[in-house]
Formats: sequence, C-alpha cells, structure tokens
Amino acid sequence: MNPDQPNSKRESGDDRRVAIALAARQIIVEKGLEGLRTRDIAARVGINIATLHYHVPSKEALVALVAESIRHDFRAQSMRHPREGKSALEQIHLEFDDFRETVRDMPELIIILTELGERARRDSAVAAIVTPLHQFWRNQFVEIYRLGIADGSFRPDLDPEGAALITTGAMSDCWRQSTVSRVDRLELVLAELERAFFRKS
Amino acid sequence: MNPDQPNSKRESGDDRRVAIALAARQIIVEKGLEGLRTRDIAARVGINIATLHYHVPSKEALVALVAESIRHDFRAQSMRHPREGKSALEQIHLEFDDFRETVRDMPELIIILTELGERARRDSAVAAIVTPLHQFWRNQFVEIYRLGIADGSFRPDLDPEGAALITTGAMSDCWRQSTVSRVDRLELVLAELERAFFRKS
DNA sequence: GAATCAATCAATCATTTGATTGAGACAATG
DNA sequence: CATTGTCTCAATCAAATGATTGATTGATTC
Repeated sequence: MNPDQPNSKRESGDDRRVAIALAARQIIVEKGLEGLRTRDIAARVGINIATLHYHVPSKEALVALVAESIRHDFRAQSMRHPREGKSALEQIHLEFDDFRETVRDMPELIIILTELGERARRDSAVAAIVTPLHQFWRNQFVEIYRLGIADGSFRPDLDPEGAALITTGAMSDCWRQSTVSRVDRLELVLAELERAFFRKS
Repeated sequence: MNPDQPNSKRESGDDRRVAIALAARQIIVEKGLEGLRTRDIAARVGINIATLHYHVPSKEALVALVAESIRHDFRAQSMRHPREGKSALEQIHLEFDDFRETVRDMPELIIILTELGERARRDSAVAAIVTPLHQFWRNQFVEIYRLGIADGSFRPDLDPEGAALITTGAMSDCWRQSTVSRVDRLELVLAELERAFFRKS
C-alpha cells in the first residue's frame, strides 16, 4: 500500500477513520460525549461533514468507533509488559505501575472510558465493547489474587472477586474524582490496598 | 397524572419547582443528562414550555436545580440515623446499611449523582454542589476510621484517607457497573472491606 | 371594583444538528 | 485514453431544541 503519504489532501480510508476517532476523542475529553458534534469533528480533522459521513455512516457508528479505538489502546497498553512466569506480587505491582503509567501518559483514556461507561447503560453497541473491557481488567486482578492466595503472598481469607471489585473500583473512582492531586490520592489508595490485601509478615 | 395532587390547575412556585426537579430526575435516569430536554420535562409535569421557563430560567439553572434536589435527598437520608455516641464498628455498619438502603430504595440517586459528577468536570455550578457531597461522604469514613484505629477495632496501620478513598470508590463504582447482580456484588465488596480493614482477632 | 402580581399558554423564533444529494477530483487499471 | 472505484466538497434538508413574546387567567390587595 502507501507507506507514507505525508500531508496529501487525500488520505486512505483507514487513516481518515483513525484521524476521525482521534479528533472525536479530543472533543469528548473537552466537552463530554454530550457535547460531541459531527461538525466539530469534521472541522478538527479538516474535512467536510459529508466526507465524515462517507467514512463513518452515522453518529452511532462514530461512538462505536471511538469505543473500538479506546479498546485498541487499552489492549496495546496491556500487552506492553508480559505477565507470564511472574509471581503474584510482581504481577500486582506491574498492574499498579501500568495504571500509574496510564494516568500519567494517557489520562484521557480513563475519562473517555468513564464517559462511554455512562452511555453503555442505554447503548448496547457501546456496552458490547466497554463491558468486556472492564471485565477483562477486573478479571486480571481476580487471577492475580487467586495466585497470590495460593502462594501465600496474600491474605488467606481474601475473596478474589470482592478484592478485585474493590481494587478496580477504587482505582477508577480515584481517577474520576477531583482533578487536583489525583496522583497523590492514587498513591494513598495503592499503598492502602497493599496493606489491606497483602499477608502480614 | 399525579393522583395525590388536588387537581389544581395553578400551583405555587415552590411546588412547581419541586415537580420540575422530580420530572427532570426521572428523565435523567431514563435517557441520561445527555437526553434531558426541556420539552420532555414540561410534558411530564403537564405544563407549557414557557411556564417551565418562567420557573426555571435556563437549562443550566435546571441542571443546578436537579443537583440541589439530589443534595437535599442525600442530606435527608444521611440525617435519618444518628451517629452520635456510637462506636466505630457500629458507625461503619450504619454507613454500610445506609448505602444498602439507598441502593434498594433510591437507586436513581446514585445514577443521577454519577451523571452529575460527569458534568461537574465542565460545569462549575454543578461542581460546586456535587463535589462537597462526595467530600462529605468520604470524610465520614475518614472520621470513622480514625475513631476505629484509636479504639482498636481497625488495623493499627490503616491510613484513614486511603481507606476512605477505597471505600467510597469501591462502593460507588460497584453500583455504577453492570446492572445485573449489583446487590450481590455490593455484598462481596462490603464483606471484603471488613476483612481488609477490621483488626484481626 | 380597580390595580397588581404570580402563573399559565399558544405561537413562534433563531439556531443547532445529523444526515443527504449530486457533482467533481484523483489515482489506478486495462 | 477511457473506465472504474475511492475520496472529497458545497449546498441543502428536516427535525430538534432552547428560548422568547404577547396575551390571558385567577387570586390578592387597597
């Protein structure tokens, strides 16, 4: 195909769709899903509204595209550090570090995911993408806690399901809340999670 | 129609505002803040759009009215059970029961609060109401944990701030998530929170 | 009973907004 | 070169949406 066509007026369909998704994500961060307008997206990409509709037939499909784009990014981030062969303690610290990294480098990801989660209540197409994402994340903790209980690094009376719900809930909510000192709060939360779940020596 | 209304065509301004807030809340639950339309509210209340604007000048003011209405309800619910003179353990169980009660009897409250929290990021008027609400709730846990550490019912190495963040985060997020088996999940979370924070006997 | 005020409505305005149409540009293919 | 398929835009539509206007109704006051 075309390796690199720097700034040509015409772009391939795939490239356009990526650009559209990116622009849409920026606008969602600024004005929320509620303030997402097809015209604004087209303007930011630098194309006509009709062109936007050529690549993404409807607004519904557009939101689904954004959801898909978010899933892609989360998957990529999740794949960056291999989990195999690591101990439960190593894995959970890896998980914590991953979240710290996301918070630092891609804070919009979580904002958009929250926004999509809101809409998922009414839009099954979005729910079909967002719900598995949450489940996957939570399930990773369930597995880690199971492993950690078995190898003795976590409390023996720990309930993997409950602990995973608490972990993901606390982490995401901690992020959702007040914009100021989010990072400090996250550290408070992660530290207390360790004291709460790790086996006392 | 409203059965308990004495069918009076004309109502006092305060009553109308209450009715408007109530109708708006119902619609927010059904379609989200995003799907909130002044016409729909007016129709549900049974008044003309102009009358709606007579009582609530703008849509912005309307959203603020809903936020205020939510604050009122939360405050009322919070006042129902007195905290004074109770032990830390009694207080936290009271807090858990209060949340169970809210989840059971007024699930919309949490949905709307989440929806408002989303908008608070962009709307300072809403933020001014919603943020203190969250802070108040979290702070109640901070105080309970402080008390509980002092009287020995909680872990001595517990960080009240971190633990409170985890508690409110886990509880609210647990509710936000999948509509199915929310109640079961909440019990998992509450049970695990006890094992995580209570002092081992 | 005239004056005043709160509450209400029908009608309408001015934008906004998602979507469509029909025509043209450009590249690749034969 | 002609054809074909991809990509793009100006112009426009129809519906929706927040808000306003001007007038009416009923109660309260003096």
